[in-house]
Amino acid sequence: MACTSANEQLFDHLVRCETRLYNAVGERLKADHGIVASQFEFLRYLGRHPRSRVADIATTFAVGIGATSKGIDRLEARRWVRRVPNPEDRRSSLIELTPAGRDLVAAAEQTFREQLETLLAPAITDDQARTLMPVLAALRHALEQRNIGLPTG
Amino acid sequence: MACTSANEQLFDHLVRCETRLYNAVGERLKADHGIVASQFEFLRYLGRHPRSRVADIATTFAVGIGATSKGIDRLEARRWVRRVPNPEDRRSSLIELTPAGRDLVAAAEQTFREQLETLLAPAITDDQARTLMPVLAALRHALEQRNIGLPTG
DNA sequence: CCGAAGTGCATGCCACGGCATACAGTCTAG
DNA sequence: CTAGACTGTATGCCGTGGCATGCACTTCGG
Repeated sequence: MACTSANEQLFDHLVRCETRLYNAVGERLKADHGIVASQFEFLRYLGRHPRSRVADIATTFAVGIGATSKGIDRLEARRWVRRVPNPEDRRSSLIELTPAGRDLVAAAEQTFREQLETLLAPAITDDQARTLMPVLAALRHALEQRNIGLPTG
Repeated sequence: MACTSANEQLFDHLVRCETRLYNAVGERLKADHGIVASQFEFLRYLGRHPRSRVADIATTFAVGIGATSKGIDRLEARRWVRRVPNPEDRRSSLIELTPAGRDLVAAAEQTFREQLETLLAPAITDDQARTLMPVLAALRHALEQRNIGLPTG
């Protein structure tokens, strides 16, 4: 009974790797740009998916709608994003980066890439990375397909 | 510049997989046992590493000391763990499961295994899992070795 | 058209983690 | 032995996310 199944080991490794990487990236982003990791992810997403709705962001990152709405509030307060009315559905807004937001994302993405390189290069070989990629992509796809792990709100 | 490097993709996949799995596992643990995922992780760790100190738990899970101390407070309030004086260093305590805690862990681990199986079986083949394991283990080891991603407090 | 059901989002309350600080206990130089 | 540095933990304040709720708008059945 004290044995640890393959699934459990997989889960543990996955969670520990993610936690430390996410912490380390966030630490750097906060130091260099004054944003936390989740804000960076929102901004980066908006750079790549202009005119998104709150719900789109929420499902992408598997966080609740409320939390996402408040996250956007904070970015809006800092003038990095703007809510514009959605002509196709007046219940929602479309979120877009401001010019200042665009500048920030560009700079932060640079920092992000450097930090990732610093973190991963000594920790994992290119071969290992190539091995990892398709499996994680498939896992991610399967989880998203089945709507697994989406918070309520 | 809009290109996404291999490192970035890896990071994204890793973070999304972890978030959704962790959410889904936590959801189930909360529903069946009234504990959140982080509490489960603490309890399970204590089952496997009796007489641990707060700092041991903190570094294992890459959370701050303060947060860990408060997490143990909550478990202690529910009578699942106990702080016993550390004879070798009176600044710290050793944390151990109570009998009730032991029972809870056993039941929760059962739920955890079932849920993991439910989540992973349709999402990833055994071959893929076998591929993933050593790479994630190596990555985790490298990150821990270099003390990456440990919060301040 | 109209009302009821459904959908998208904002907001309030609470739990939890980060960080700074405080303090007790330990270690080290002399 | 002892002063000062150090270490391990607890605690307070704050930011952030979850969940429940409320409201505006949309859609659907008639």
